[in-house]
Amino acid sequence: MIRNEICRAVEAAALEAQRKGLLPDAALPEITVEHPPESHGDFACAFALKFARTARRSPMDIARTVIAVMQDIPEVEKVEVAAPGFINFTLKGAWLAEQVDQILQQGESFGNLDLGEGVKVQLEFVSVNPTGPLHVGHGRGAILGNTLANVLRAAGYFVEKEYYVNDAGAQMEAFYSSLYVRYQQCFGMDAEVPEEGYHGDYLVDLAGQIAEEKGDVFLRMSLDKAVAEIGVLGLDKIIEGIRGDLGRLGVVFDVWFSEKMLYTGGQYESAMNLIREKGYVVEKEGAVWFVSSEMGEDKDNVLIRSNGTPTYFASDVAYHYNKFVQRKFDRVINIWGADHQGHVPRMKAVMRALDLDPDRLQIIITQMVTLKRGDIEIKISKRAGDIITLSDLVDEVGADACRFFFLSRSLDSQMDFDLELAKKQSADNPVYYVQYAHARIASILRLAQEKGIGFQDGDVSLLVSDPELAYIRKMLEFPEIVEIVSDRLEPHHLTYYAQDLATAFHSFYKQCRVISEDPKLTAARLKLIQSARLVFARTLHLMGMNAPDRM
RNA sequence: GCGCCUGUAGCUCAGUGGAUAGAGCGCAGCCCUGCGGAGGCUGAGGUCGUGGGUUCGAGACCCACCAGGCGUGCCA
Repeated sequence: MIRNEICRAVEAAALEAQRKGLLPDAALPEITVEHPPESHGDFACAFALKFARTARRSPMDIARTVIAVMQDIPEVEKVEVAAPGFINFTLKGAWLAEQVDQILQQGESFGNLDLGEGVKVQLEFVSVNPTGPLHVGHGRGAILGNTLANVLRAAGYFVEKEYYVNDAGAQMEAFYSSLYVRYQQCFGMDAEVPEEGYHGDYLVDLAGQIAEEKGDVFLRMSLDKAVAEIGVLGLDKIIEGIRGDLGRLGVVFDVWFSEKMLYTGGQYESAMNLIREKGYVVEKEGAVWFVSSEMGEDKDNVLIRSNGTPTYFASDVAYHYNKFVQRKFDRVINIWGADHQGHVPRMKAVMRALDLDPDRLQIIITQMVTLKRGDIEIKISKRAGDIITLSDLVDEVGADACRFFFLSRSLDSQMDFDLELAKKQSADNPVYYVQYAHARIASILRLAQEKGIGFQDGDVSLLVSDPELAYIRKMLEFPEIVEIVSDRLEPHHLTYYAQDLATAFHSFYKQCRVISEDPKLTAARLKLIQSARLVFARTLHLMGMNAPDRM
């Protein structure tokens, strides 16, 4: 990237100045460049400001000294020093124009980076208990995880997307019994869902389906057997439902990992034995504990309850043992909701207990989504029964708008999802603004094709006007966005970039007619449009969105 | 009580120590005899929660406080 080239040039110049004795021989600060406010060029470096203190020289003086010995950068038109000590770089228009050909040549690989160097990353997300349909809050994690996977792959990582199916434990038992009760009710029996069970209407529907398909067979067997068998059926249907809901949003997993397998596959024993041998396991108060307090945690955590059943936490120890030790992922990213935030330090302690570098496990916490209809907040709880499912949301708002909306806020911000507002705004939703730009481009390209205008030999050096170059500059930010999103794991930058890109395009479109009386300029601009289409498509596709040719 | 997250324009939100703090929506205007007006352009609108501190420089970093959300040893 040109950006890195400028950093290297500044660094080389600073070292050269030191070698010549023009600057003090002190350690240089980290050299970075950023995009300055407009009218200050394309890139700005604040190196001189940062170095002023250690160098005991004025920033302006340092900046002037550095640029005096700096080698020419072929892509750069001019280098200037500006108060209070910035070094500003302006790119050559001709070089910018050439980038259109470069982008076209790179095609779908434009923006791909090799930051990942093939590092094996597992991205685990959603992983909702299969006790009911996904609700609105789960959509955020789903879209986020899927988008991060897309971006990390573009950045050169090997990424596997995984859904951890919590198909073991007490929650599932409650689900199975609740389902059986609903099934009994289908046959007019006087049974009641236990208080700690699942009361949602979806279980009534599910039980009804099963009753219809299987008749009353489960009434003619022992209670234990009936609950177990109807449970398996119900679980499968719920998982299929979840898979379908995610599919509507284009979220597809590579692996569906069963919690039960940790117990039947011996991984639970292996992991427990390992941490027991290392002395991190004690028995007290009738339960088995992980002594995380010895690792700087403020409290210990129960692995096996006094009734003999393992906790979710124990499963997670085994699960992460499996991820790192058995499946040998270099890096694991888990996306959890804010309600699991207290679990993070425990898992970091587990990493240390397993002799693994805690930094290899990254846990992204997304803040809560609250759902509203106007001013009325809707409580989201499966057990309470009053839920707006993710599927309902997609029905009302549309898949692309859901994706864009979920991505458009930083992970750390809570989010009010107002259904009325989302619907009312849908015509002015930024998603349409961005997609419209793509459709507009497609329309122009269609017209060119109808008119039989070829532009393979278009000369991009004819692209010299401000709106043209401004748009090219914006396209060239795309690889930077891929880098930022993959480094910081912050997909929301994509939505802002997409809007900026659309603004730059619409502005260009207003000022520059593409298909005109001038055949050479027409060909050059058609090339620009072609590259523009590519960058829009790349950006939208990273977000899992459609890039429509018509709207 | 303690831990994590948040507080920036009327509203929803960007801004990981640098230049005059930005965008969308809303508001006040302007622009259609040209490729898609789901568009372009201009303007009004800010004690960046409060108070200290660090720094040449703080919306950003540190401390305290205020407000909201989430969590806090046998739920997940």
